[in-house]
Amino acid sequence: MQIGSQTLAPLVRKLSLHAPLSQEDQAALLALPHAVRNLELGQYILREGDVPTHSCLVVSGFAIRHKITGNGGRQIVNIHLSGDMVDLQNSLLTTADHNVQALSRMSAAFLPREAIVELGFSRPAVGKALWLETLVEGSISREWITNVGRRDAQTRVAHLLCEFAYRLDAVGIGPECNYELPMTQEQLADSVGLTPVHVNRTLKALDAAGLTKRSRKSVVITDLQKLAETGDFRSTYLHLPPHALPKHHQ
Amino acid sequence: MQIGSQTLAPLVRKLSLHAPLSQEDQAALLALPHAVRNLELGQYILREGDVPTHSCLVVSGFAIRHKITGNGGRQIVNIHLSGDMVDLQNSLLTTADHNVQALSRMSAAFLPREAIVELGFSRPAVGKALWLETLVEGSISREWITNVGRRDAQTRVAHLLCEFAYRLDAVGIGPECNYELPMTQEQLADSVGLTPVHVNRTLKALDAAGLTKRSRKSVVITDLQKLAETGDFRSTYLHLPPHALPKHHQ
DNA sequence: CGTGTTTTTGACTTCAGTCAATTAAAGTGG
DNA sequence: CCACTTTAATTGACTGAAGTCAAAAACACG
Repeated sequence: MQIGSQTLAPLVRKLSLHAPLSQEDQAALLALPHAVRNLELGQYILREGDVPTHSCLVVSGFAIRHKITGNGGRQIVNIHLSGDMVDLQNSLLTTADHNVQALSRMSAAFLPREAIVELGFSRPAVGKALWLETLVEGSISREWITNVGRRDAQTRVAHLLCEFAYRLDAVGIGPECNYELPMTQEQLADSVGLTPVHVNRTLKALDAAGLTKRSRKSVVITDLQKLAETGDFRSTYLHLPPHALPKHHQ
Repeated sequence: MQIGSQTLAPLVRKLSLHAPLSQEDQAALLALPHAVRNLELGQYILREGDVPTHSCLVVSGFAIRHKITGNGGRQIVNIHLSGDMVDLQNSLLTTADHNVQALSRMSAAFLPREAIVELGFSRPAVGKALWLETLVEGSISREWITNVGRRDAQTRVAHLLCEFAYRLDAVGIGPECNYELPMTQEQLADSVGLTPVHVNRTLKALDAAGLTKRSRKSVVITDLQKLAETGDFRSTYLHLPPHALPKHHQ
């Protein structure tokens, strides 16, 4: 258990995105008690039915949240990047209603729930920032419902790829609009409610159209502008501060 | 603008569901400044792009939140019952990324956003209750993603109907497991990502199987137990307190 | 190098969408 | 209370996007 290191810097970075935090607020965040763990690809951070005591911050790498349906289908409901608090969702709920799993090798910081909640209420600026994070996540969820419910395969996949581009850019990963996505086609499929086979064909089409370039287990976006058109993507729902947006997309 | 009436009672009821609120907290909630408005069926409460200044509490009736895709499709991303705060979602976000519309004639209370936020931080119990509401909504959104992304038509529709049953029961509307749902088939379709025509056929099938009984613009659930099986429905994700669940489903 | 993923491809199936016409309410105004 | 309009539900025939199955190819890694 560490106190006061710089491990939590990505959290401060993320929370300051919308409204600046005072030095004291930042210090208080960095001083949160936490334990860092390195997780292997595929390792579960939380399983449906668990009663979590800690929230988890993604320090590096990727994590997904997913649900399993009665007939064995899997639906990924969220993907978390560096700086994301994966488990604020469960911070006040007793029983986890979904699974959280490492999408890659990753490093995560585990923070006791009460410490976070306490800090949120003792420092309103921090509390608001945390709340805002939750709200943005809700917004993303709504967009995902729309994506999966009302868009065709091509559009869906393109949309997801765009979301990634913007979110990765916002946390400062990846050069310009040329991003790499370390997801298998099966995982992409589970994110957009399609089969892996169909995702494969869809990616091939995007590739042929010159919007992406693929290699194994990853996708590179070559033309974000056109991809956004194809994907019916407008970034408003991400509620990113203006300066964080890729330039050519104001 | 009223102060201190009983109009906000449904809010207190809802927020007390998980953890009891002290008399003072309840009084503070009831004392929130607010304006009551009666809305016609179909009237917009908020449009995408608006910058809201007030949050809206559903006093009676139903409201929906929906998004419109580039090709004109509509996806309903949430349905709100009496006692729901429709717009906490936007309370800290500047620009609304979706529409809110009255599903029926309804009565709504509009509360200034700052008043709510302030109260949330000055009274941690209230703040936690509000936060919890937000989290439960997030949980429902995740289930919707799953529903739309990984379940077939029959299951999807059955699942939605079950969710209604439980949520209506939790706020004390409707006798036992015999509920009426004032939604058109088109609205149902937009909630589960299907076409109205297919929803019609699906409802017909559920009817034939003896799980529901339909009349115009409404559905009555006759066998909640079986409907839950058909709909791959387990109520955990609603995070309802135990006592609020229909008995036969513990 | 062999073993296990992940990706790719092709042939075939199916669930849900589309189109279009019909029926049944629910209002509405005279 | 009745014609008249409108909105919602229903039905049937046909289409099509995405799923299924199964096998082959391409990597990644020990």
